Amino acid sequence: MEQKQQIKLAVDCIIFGFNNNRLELLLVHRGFEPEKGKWSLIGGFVGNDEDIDDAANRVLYDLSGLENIYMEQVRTFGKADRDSSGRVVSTTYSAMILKSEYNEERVGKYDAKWFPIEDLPELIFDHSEMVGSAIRRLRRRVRNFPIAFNLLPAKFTLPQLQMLYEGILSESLDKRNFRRKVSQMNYLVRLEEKDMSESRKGAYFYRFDEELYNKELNFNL
Amino acid sequence: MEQKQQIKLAVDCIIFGFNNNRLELLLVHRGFEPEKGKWSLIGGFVGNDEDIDDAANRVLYDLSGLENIYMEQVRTFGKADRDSSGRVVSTTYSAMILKSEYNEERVGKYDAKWFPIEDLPELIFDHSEMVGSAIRRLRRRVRNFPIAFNLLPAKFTLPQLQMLYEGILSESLDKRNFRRKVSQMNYLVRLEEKDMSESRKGAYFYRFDEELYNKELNFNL
DNA sequence: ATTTACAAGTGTTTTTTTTACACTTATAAA
DNA sequence: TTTATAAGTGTAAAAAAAACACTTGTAAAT
Repeated sequence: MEQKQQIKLAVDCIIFGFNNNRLELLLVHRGFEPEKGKWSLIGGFVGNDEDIDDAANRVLYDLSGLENIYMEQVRTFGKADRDSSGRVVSTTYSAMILKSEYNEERVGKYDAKWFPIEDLPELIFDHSEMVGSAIRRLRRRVRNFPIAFNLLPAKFTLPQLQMLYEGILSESLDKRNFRRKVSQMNYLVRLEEKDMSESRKGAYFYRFDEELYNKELNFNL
Repeated sequence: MEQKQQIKLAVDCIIFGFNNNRLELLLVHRGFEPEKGKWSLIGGFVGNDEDIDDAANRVLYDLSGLENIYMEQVRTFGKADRDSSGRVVSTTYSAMILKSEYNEERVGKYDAKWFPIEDLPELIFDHSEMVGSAIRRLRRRVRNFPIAFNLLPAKFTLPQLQMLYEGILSESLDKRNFRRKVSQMNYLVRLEEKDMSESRKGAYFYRFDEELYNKELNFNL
């Protein structure tokens, strides 16, 4: 009756970037059967003596070269028939990265490509579902935790920040209400310098001060 | 280099009940080594052709006799050394049940016992951490989804409901504010009948109308 | 030098939501 | 008839969210 358990455990990474005012996802081209030619999340198997969190980071590095990325677990997908190549249960992790630090040339080496989330190619297995749950989680969390700053350079402007939020939430926000809330966050520090590239007037740069944030631990946008 | 993956996959069930105005947890006595004699969550291994959701339900049935319980995945614990008996990754599920439908005699058969969450015995492995994350999730969700009704009989009074919320959230709520919110929920239907067991005046019974709720899908307490 | 074009920046009012707070009522038991 | 007690009820103040339009600073064009 009892037979040895034969289930493989994998991780899949859902990597968000931001570009052209749109939320994007990093996918890799699948070069082997089954589902060869389709696109997939960055995934791989967990090592025998490897924490699953570590596995997610290693797999991400192996397939994309990305290192030291803070990822959070999203959820675990465990339908018996979810992977047509055999029994695989997969735990998903997600992260937000600055796309400009992971540019075209580096992506090229790895058969990876960015896609706007509104315009994803066909994904293997249940990866679309994984993406869906990660996006829902992101939208829930982005209003209450200062996680979106990972998608921006260290210095950013308020118009940039607002467009980022509008892109993530997929809704438009009132500029004055948005800026009022920002101005209540003391850990969003205005710099003297202005970004003159987007307008004649120029927009002040801001930075997110993590230390100051850690004293308040209070975020709401 | 590459060796065959040898990771076992398990599920652990975090079963909440409510009693004496306190949130309780159903635990089982561990009768085998390692950690024999301690208490643990209701857990077991996933079958080779079994969805992990189904595994959670089967394991719950096997160890407690509880059937047809709606459970939701919480998160997956995958530290390499979390289980001293070998490499086991475990996905947790949680449910809320009506304790009176799972009473002392039935519990007895299964070496299971209820414990108030404020007063848990020592748990094996990382089960305390699992419980912690399930409680945090419960407290987050209970204000926005009508899940607490699973802990009450079909007919319940508003004083009962309020005490339930106070127990779950571990804070006291203003009676009038609480009742105002309830009265805005058309799917909480007042019955003619009163519960005379707790007071001279008696408290009206209410019921949660799921069909009506599904038309609004809007909950806030 | 002046004008022009345009994104950046700025406050107030209204509405909604949340919080705080104390007395009356219905009934069983004495 | 009285008493004891939990159930039930409304209003005002404070805080948060939403709606809404004009001024400003600068580079480029004239």
